[in-house]
Amino acid sequence: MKTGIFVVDDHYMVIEGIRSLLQNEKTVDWMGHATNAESCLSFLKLHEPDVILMDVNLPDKSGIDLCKEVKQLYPAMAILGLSTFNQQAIIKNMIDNGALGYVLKNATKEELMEAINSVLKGKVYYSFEVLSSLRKPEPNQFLITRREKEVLLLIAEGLTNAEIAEKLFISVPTVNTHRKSLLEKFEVKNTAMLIAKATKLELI
Amino acid sequence: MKTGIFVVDDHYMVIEGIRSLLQNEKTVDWMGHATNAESCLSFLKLHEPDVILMDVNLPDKSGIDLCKEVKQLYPAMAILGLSTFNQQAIIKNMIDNGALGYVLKNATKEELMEAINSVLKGKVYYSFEVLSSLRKPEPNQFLITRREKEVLLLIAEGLTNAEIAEKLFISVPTVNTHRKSLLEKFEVKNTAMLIAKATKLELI
DNA sequence: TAAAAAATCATTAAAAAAGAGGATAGAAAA
DNA sequence: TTTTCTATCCTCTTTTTTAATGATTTTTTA
Repeated sequence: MKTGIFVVDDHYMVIEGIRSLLQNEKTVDWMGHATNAESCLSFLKLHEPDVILMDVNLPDKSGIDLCKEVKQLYPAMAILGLSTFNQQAIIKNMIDNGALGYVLKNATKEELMEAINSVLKGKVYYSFEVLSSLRKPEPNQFLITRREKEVLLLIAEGLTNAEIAEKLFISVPTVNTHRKSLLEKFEVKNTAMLIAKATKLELI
Repeated sequence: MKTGIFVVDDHYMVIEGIRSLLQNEKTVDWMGHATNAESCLSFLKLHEPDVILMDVNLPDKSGIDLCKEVKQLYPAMAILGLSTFNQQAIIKNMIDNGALGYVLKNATKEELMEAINSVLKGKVYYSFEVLSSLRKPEPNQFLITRREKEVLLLIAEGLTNAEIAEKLFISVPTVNTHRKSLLEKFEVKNTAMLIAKATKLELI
């Protein structure tokens, strides 16, 4: 039996690339593609692919949210995260939300097939590069707490400590404490560096 | 005569996608691809493609720098910028450095061929989406001066006004003035927002 | 359940940034 | 050539952030 593959990516060239890579694979049945989350969900109402290759960045919704939704509706479907970025935070998020694996867009045909076959068997798959970056000891920046992340986002939005305090119903000194631990964990010395680093790590 | 095409992109799936899109085009001769700036330059020592499709983000060097270098070495070569991002600043930068056009990675085969044929004739080509975003009135953020940009980068690196002043051989109040005009031009109210917005606009 | 981590609050003080105002000289553009 | 833009400098005030220390209460986790 052939494996039904469906691709969700907003870049036509990437879709075409995957299609081209897989077209001579006899075990693969190309079921189609979507360029956004909405049309992906519509497609799934009518068809049942075995594996979905899902970009992390979609125009209408983040791949992470879409992943969660699809998993809730169709728990049997295997989802492979797809991205240009090799970022621990995103990968973890994707896995936590039901993806069985993660492939980078510079993956070769062999890697891609290996990934598809792995997740079909219910096994987790990561690109080689992803694996090696996951093995690295986690930098502090990914250990920020939920509250710290909230504060971080509000700082990036330009709110002052007083405004953040009001918004989160906490006191200004508390906001300050979170702020300090953010600076520590990111190993930066001021807000400017904090935001620059956090943005680079796509936490914002 | 066929048009020699060469692609520089660090994502194998994109390369494969373009190859697949162009493989049935009789006027196109696929000359190969490179996944980084260095191997692109090596290739060009031995071959002479007519059109280079060049990703803006490369692992070893920015596409903008590579574009400049290639144009200096081989002025006759037509370069088409290639990117996922539709960002005025990048596009302008690419064009200023010798690219004849700019195509997004969600371009269709037709768009791609039109782009290739345009630049072959020496005409400038932009994706439809790029065009419409270029038509929008320029937000203030792209009107920042050279000095302001220097200051912006140093702020993002976490330097204080005093440190920036020392580095640029100017006084602290001057740094402050630049800082203030940055805040004004970006329409933000503090450093955090400034860095967040500037990073989003890929000015940093 | 005991230990660790997270979230909360407080005080005090120094450093830095932001805001308002004005001023000058040189370069570039209209 | 007049005007505009850029870069430079100034003062003064207020707001905000950063730093240093200490402490209490929930939550999580081993």
